[in-house]
Amino acid sequence: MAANTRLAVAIHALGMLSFGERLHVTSEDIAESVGTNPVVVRRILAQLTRGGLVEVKLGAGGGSRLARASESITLAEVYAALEEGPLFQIPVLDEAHGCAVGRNVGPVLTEVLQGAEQGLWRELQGVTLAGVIAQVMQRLKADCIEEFNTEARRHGDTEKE
Amino acid sequence: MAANTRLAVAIHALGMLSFGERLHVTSEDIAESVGTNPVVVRRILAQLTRGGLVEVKLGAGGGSRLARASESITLAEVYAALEEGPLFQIPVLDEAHGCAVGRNVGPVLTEVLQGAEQGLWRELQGVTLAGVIAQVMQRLKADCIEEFNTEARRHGDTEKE
DNA sequence: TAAAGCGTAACCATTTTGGTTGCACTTGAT
DNA sequence: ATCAAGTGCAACCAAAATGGTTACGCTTTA
Repeated sequence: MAANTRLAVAIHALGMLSFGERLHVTSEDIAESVGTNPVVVRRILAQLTRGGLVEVKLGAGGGSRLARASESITLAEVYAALEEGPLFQIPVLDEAHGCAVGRNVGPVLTEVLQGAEQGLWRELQGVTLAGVIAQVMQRLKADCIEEFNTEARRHGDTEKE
Repeated sequence: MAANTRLAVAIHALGMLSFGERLHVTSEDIAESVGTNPVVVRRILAQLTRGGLVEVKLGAGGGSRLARASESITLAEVYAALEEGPLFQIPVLDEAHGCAVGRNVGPVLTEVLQGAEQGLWRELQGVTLAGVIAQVMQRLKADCIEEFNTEARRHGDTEKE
């Protein structure tokens, strides 16, 4: 399987930058929130910077912030900035395969697997960073309401007693 | 990122089984064609068997063959049989996150990343094993025509001389 | 009974992934 | 000017994943 947490970390980081609006968020803040090491965060942030999604300010009082509006950043761009290799690979066939059929399998397989990966890209392209944040906010609101309700219920109980 | 050749090997193997029609193809044959070790092939074939895509006959003269028509086998089923884990993971957050926002990021991220992976599944679902084979055949035919043409051209040249 | 197969466990080398330390460099504050 | 707070980057490490290989037991055919 392949389990890569880098995309999740990247989105989480960008989310924090978006929350921080125009502030400069440090890699240490992000690292703490995401539960990892500042260097790991900076490695990812460096790639996002190269990808034009993030601006970094050096020195004291420095940190990162979004280079563009969160509405204009799709997860596909985030994933692209990470420069992950192809999800699937075909085993390298040593020499000119003896079998005429075998010689044609490779190219077709490449095409098919790239097509599959394309489906993933399409999906990532349909989600913006702002969209992700909106989902988080919605959940947060739901949480608050739930908490409020249980609180209210408790009050009701005590009142009845 | 991760580069996994298992899906390609599986499809390649199934392709050979489909070509072999009702014959029993040995893991060694497949291994040779795909350029790997028989045990590697058998490991994958075992999973495909568990997934109901392949039937294996033990003993001398044994080997594998398709359990179902290649038209009814989608690449999604093949991929599912391989039981690969999730493509993306979110980093494990140690304890109940202090920040109320942070507590909601995890679930949303999971949802988003699963959605992305869903796009890949959708794509794999749209391709059947028979479809892959058809593509290989088409390429093969194109190859033959090309070869025929160069051959014909050479004849033409010699005739002109 | 022997040879041909598969299934599976065990081990190994290589690569990937993430964590960590260390250090140079930049920047703001005093 | 100096110091503290930052980033960038290289180097190294440990753990896990991946694929290759050997070995051995079991089944089946000849």
